[in-house]
Amino acid sequence: MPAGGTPFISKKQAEFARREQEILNAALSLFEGPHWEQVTVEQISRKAEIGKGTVYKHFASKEEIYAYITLAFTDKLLENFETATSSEDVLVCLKNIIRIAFDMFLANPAQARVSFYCKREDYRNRLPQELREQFEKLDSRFENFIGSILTSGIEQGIIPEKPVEHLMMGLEATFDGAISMIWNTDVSHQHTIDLDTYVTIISEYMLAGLVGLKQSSD
Amino acid sequence: MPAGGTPFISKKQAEFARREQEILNAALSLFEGPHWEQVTVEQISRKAEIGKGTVYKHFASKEEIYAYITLAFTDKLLENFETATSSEDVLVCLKNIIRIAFDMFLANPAQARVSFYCKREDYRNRLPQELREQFEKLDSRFENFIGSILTSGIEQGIIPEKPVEHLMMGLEATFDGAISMIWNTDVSHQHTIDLDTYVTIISEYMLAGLVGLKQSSD
DNA sequence: CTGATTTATGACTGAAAGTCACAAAAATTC
DNA sequence: GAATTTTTGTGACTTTCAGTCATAAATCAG
Repeated sequence: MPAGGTPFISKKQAEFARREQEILNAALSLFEGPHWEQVTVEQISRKAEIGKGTVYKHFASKEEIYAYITLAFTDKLLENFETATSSEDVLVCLKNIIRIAFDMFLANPAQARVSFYCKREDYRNRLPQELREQFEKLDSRFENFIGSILTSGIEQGIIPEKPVEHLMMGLEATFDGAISMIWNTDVSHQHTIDLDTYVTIISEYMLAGLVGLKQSSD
Repeated sequence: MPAGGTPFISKKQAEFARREQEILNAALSLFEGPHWEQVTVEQISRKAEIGKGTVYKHFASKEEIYAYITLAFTDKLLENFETATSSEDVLVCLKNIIRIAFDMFLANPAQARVSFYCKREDYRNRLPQELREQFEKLDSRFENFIGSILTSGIEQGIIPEKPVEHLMMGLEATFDGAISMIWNTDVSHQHTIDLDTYVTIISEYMLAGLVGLKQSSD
């Protein structure tokens, strides 16, 4: 019965929650490296200065650790997106959003890599239902957000009148593909251009593909 | 000393080569399933009706099996591409190529999935040098092929005058992203459209992005 | 047919995910 | 504040799987 100055969360519970965050931070710091999938739970536990078994008191599996990292990262991403819709111009808005997305993915490679891993269907099927639902909720938040921008672009006659889901697919595919390419092949080495140029090119390409689609071709 | 009717390859060597193909076929048939990364070397050996150790007489590691599957598949893909360049119209050519690529990736999910896995830089670094070089050779064959089509498109004034590498990046990114999306989320379930429609949309988007790029924006 | 060489094999090793019986600490009761 | 119950922490243990290797089986040479 919490009363007076006592908070609803006991000291112990707070401690427990803090440790959870410590595990996630330890994991993230290890995932920075190039072979993040090789990182073991034991390494994470050592980094967090706890026993391996304790990790499993917080997360039912290694993959749940991935899930929590991804959920937090995607949430932050969406938050940042919402600050980018100040402009009236739909294309400027989209350009800003694309920029923010690339910036966040490149500035937080560990989170971003894990987030990518968490897109895979087989991964999601392995997850307990509750987490799967959280992913679905976040996905639809994302779709609604981009969808509303595209819709207003169509209303303003800037974007061809196609189903927003279709428009969104192209954007998402190009973005995901570009990010994969950045990670899989060291862009600057493979293509002899720097990352910033690459991002600009892809961003232009994404918008060109969107705007340039013919008004219902057949 | 091979002489008379005796071929250079002895019966034994032929047998050995045949078995190699059997291993690859066994692996591929197991990779058809949804959890292809979970397939074990022992399962492959059982499917090929040989001992596990024998697999390692042919391939130094499980990842080398992936490599040989990918090299064969990519080679066939390029071969098919070359049949699609009959048309004079560059955009028709590209449309055909995109179609072929999607068709082959969707008709051969096992090969395609493995090929995707083999794009990852960390994977390639683990490979012995000889195989890595084979991958690089195939990559540049691919780039040259698409590059030459884009170049003639620029000459014909159909495609904006940008470095072909830049143009190629957008195409590749969108294609890879689309394929990933098809695998990661069951497209027909997620987006309530069928695969064929999806492929058409993405194909249109790819070409629109290519053609629609402004002539050096800044 | 005998001995040499090549090829095939599955028991073994090592590494890592996940479990669990028990230890340590904290909370509760008297 | 001692005794008891509950919660939390732990590393030794189990399982699974990639990769190794000593040995068996097959093939070949003379």
